[in-house]
Amino acid sequence: MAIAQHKPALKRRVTINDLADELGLAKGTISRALNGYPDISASTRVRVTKAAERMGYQPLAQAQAIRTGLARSLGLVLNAGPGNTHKPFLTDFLDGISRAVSKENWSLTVATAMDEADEVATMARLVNERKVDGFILPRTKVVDPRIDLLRERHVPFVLYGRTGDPTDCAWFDIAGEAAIRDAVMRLHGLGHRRIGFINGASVYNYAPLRLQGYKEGLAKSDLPFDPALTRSEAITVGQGERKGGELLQLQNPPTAIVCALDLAALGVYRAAQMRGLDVGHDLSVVSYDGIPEAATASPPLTTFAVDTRAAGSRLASLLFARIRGAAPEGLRETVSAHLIARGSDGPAPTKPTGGFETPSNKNQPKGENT
Amino acid sequence: MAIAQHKPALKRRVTINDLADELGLAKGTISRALNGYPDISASTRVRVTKAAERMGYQPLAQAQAIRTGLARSLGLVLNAGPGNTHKPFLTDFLDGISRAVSKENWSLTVATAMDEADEVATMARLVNERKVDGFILPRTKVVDPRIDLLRERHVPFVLYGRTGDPTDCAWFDIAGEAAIRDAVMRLHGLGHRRIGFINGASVYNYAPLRLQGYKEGLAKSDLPFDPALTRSEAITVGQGERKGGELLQLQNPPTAIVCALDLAALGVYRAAQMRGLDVGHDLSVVSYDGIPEAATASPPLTTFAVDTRAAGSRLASLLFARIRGAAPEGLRETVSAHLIARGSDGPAPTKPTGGFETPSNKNQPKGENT
DNA sequence: CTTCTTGCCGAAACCGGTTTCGGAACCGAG
DNA sequence: CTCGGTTCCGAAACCGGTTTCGGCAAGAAG
Repeated sequence: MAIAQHKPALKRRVTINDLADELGLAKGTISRALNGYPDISASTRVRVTKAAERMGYQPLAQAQAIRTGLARSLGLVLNAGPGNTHKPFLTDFLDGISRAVSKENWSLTVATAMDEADEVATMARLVNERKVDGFILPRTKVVDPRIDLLRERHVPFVLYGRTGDPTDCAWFDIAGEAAIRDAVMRLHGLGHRRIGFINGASVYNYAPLRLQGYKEGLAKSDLPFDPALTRSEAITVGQGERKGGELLQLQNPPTAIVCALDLAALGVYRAAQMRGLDVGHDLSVVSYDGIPEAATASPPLTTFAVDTRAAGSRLASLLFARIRGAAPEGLRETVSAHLIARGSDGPAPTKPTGGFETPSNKNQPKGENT
Repeated sequence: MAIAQHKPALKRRVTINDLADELGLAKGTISRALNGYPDISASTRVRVTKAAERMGYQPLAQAQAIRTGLARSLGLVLNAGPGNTHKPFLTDFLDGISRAVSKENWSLTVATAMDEADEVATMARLVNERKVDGFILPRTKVVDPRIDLLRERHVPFVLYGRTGDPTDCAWFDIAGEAAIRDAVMRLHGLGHRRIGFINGASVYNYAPLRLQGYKEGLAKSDLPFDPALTRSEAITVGQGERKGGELLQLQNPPTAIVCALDLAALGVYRAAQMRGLDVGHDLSVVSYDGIPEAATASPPLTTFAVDTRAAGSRLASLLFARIRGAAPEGLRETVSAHLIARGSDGPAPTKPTGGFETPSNKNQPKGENT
């Protein structure tokens, strides 16, 4: 055995030229064979693909990019500004996207921005540098400058959430309005007649939708809509606590509160506890999101959960389709959240919520993890 | 005013050739002028840079990449497997990295993996495709196969955390061992004599370090090390609750518990509450991480907080240096966590923790947000 | 047996940069 | 004036692919 030549680990990539030499073909021929051009005979095509497989050839994305203009990368810019820090689903979301992206041998480029203007600027930079072929836009707003930018520049994108003006927009969204509607109807079924609603930030597109869902639920339950029972702009525990407190100290407080966000619901827990109310008994709470803390809260929170990982995957798939030229109108999906019934809601208390009432049956009529 | 020619938005990128035409120079000259080659006269250099500025020229990263081999992108692969889902700092971490990266006009490529083998495979794919010039490795383990891969392939990388074999490794880390040591000494100063320790997962490099810090704190306080007072593998609330419960039901239970992770500390809260113990009074808890939930727990958790955003930025900077050829030995930083004293620790109870004791002074001798 | 297609592939230009090489112009020294 | 040495830039090769163009050969049509 000869002494091994050193530098074995520094194996050069196998290029298209290596393939061409190996097979005695022109490199253009190799390229066309691999890319499915019709002017290549079937036999040559298999010969090339087999050799490519055998030699472990993988085209260099950036070499392709300079000619084709495709960077083979999806873009995601996150708002990391103050108040946007709590993103319990980010890992799942990234994982969902990443899986879909890896499957196509693309990659995911992420950047962060401090505010709306910064988001737009960052996205512009990414498209100028051709680092990215399209964007996934999380947390859509009713009017969203990001969308204007991409529309104007003709950059493919897909929304996570809907928006005010759907022109040219593809999206994936969860029907939060239906969930909120169902939450109201569920509470009505449990005997509640005064049902409050605490919404999230109204700039986001989901907020008006969920309010509408709330109204729809009331209507289907033959309950009147009382503006005094609604609040909004509660996206943190603290804000939920404040708004919840406001509702609870009404002269005729609600016996149940629907929250548009789990975090706000956790705040309502606090507001209730401070007033000596037993959540799930004196006050019912149904919420939306399915954050992990909801399961370990006491009582465990009944909530409509969202499969964020799946959302990420679908968004990536839709964006691929968009990049490959599909019309946005055909790329719009809305799925529903699924109820996880736990311990935070129960039959309406017999007396109007207040100090002392009979220790009624401590709620049990629920399924678990529906 | 003439009618505007249409297709104004589809402005072509300005390329190096445009610059060359504009200035009447060869494109090679432009390139060398912009890249600081010494064989370009000062006057020409400023002429070129000014024109580049004026015309908004930005070199196309992938065109450069194919010749230079640099993709101008940093890689980060996240473990999204089961049990790794709770990453409260991910946004901050990404933001820290992203800022440093944007500043250099690079980008950040992130991918996810399901387990250790998948991580390595994903990283291998990213370097094969030359999508990435180096990696940031979060959550280092004592023996870490990711490091072996990158070492062997001579791919630059930097660790977030230290590791067993430091050969060729650059890193940024928080001195968790010092924090745990200080926690023990702080508790000793408050009069505690039996101080337990609940560690995290021992595969990670931080675990043995923090255990060592615990021992060091005991030694400096002239307290004996009692293995019966230590537990490990507690990285969730549930696990913290279990391990905490074990410690609390010892015949001679600790009056204070130091946790290597805030999540575990929150579990200890539960274990204590189930036994009717008042955290911060009957039982002191000091922890490490600084997760947001720690601030809103009751009592608010005294913990050593980590600036994850800054960590991300430093990691990126170190990686840049590494990619540009700096030796790894010079790229090793360790900073300390900072104490946020809150309400979960206080003077040792006068009687051995148990049922009824005097309602001693409800702790107040702490600073806030040190 | 020509001529016209058609199928299939080679050659070369191209994408937007970087890097090597060589030579023109200018310099001071002899 | 000649010569060797710098300074500075143009020309061209190169990186690893894609895409256009044109031509050869085989088969079909006349």
